[in-house]
Amino acid sequence: MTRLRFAPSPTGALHIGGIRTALYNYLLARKRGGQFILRIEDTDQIRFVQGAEEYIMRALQWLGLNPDEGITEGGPFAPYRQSERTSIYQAHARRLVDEGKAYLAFDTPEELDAARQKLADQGHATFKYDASVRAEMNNSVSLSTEALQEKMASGTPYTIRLKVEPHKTIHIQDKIRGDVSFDSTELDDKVLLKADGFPTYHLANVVDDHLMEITDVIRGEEWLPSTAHHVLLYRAFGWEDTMPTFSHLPLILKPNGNGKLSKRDGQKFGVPVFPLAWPSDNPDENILGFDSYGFEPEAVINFLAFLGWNPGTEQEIFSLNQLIEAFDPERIHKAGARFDFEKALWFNQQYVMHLDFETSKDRLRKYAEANGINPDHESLEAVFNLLKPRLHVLKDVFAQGQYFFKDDISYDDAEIDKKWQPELANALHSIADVLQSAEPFSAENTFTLAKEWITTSGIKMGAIMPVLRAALTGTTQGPDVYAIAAILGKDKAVARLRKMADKKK
RNA sequence: GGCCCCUUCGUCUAUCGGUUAGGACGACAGAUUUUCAUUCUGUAAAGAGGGGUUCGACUCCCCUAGGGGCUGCCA
Repeated sequence: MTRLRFAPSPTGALHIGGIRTALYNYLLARKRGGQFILRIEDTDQIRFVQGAEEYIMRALQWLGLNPDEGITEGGPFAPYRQSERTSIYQAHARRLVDEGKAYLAFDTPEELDAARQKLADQGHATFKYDASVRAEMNNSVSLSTEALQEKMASGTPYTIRLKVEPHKTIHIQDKIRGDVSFDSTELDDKVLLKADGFPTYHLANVVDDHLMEITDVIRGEEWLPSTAHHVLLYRAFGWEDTMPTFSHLPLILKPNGNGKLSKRDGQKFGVPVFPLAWPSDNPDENILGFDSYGFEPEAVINFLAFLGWNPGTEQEIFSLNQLIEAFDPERIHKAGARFDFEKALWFNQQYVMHLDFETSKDRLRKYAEANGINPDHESLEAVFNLLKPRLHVLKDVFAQGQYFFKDDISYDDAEIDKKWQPELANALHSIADVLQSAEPFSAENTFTLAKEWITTSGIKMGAIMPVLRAALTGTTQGPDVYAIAAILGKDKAVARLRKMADKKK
């Protein structure tokens, strides 16, 4: 049975790097008919952010990546929130201490900082708490039995550190990168249990993956270096035979390719990096999401799936179900992929083109209201259908088509004046007269009548058409003039033609 | 600094020793559209550098360079 987990830390909004990790876990779980588990790794009391947990769940739901087990779904391995499992980690850490595989360390954060600072000042390599300094530090290995008992009796806070044996080569069989090896001499004695009784990532992660019977770990490349420690932990616990497989995903890079994408990059580059908005009164912390930009969740999924993976065919548009079908973890790329917003827009456009009015109606009404437009306007559907092929994101309908909904349209006079010629004023009135008699007032009908008049008048199409459009919309570009006229209706269309004629005369 | 990972068009990528190195985004040009967008057609655009291995390397190995990650009682 395949069991995969997505294990985010609730330290804020989750950006698309995390979402892609969730997606790949989800895809593999579904592909193999296994379970997809959401585990909340809230072991850092200081960085915990109120609402982050809820945000993560809403984001996954918006994207359709619904977990089989998790803090709201429950499941056979509950609880799924690590802060509710501290006694489990403490017992496991204790066990390692009893077996001599870990030890108590009394060094204070200040002392460790001082040690690090000292070496840094000397320009030496960074301080590493390992076998070479273990005996000089303040821990249960170096202390005499009496001193140790005294510390314990006085309740001196301590951490529990993994005792890493030097001069061993640790091999990791990464599914994406193949054999990766580390020399344990390079590894430090990682803190397993913090002084506040909470576990570090390393302990909690290994214990939970084992207890929750996780079969495959798919996570970001930033975890590759510490995987050696994780392997050591599996060994220390005697769990090596059921250790999960590891796949370390390439990172998603900033739009300029300069380092891994981070939360601040949304503001920095003016692109969304979060799935959902996370509003804040503080403008610096007000987070926009792909949802605020008007993206379709399916498009976000499709786009993210292709950042680091591809099916090997030339098909690029995939529904979530098609992705499950096509997904092959063997085809995950090794190198980091730059976040390209242009391509994200293109993916979204592909989805917008196939949207239909009925299923988009609620969102359309919401966007209309946001633009000060009556959500019950009779032309909503006609405008939607007319403008659909010209949109990158659905919400642009109203920015592009505001002239359908507002009577006092704004005129782009700079552009219009380039096209204007005085004799066109009379022409506009004449065309208005002609259209006045169009029955029905359809795009076909108005086209035929207007064209007939224009041809006989001798005015060049190229001269009159831009002005016609400008009269109706205030701009010199947009969809077919007669289609616009039909949606506006006879009264408005004719009135706008006359208004332009008088305005420019 | 140390350790680890990575390196094909500007970007995302295909290629799993023998290809005119393919596709997509973007760019540019043309067709359609009286405009813009859509759609269609086309053009430019790549194997970081140097050594090997091999009859033959983008593909395998080594070195160099460049990029990235980690180096916390963060995850």
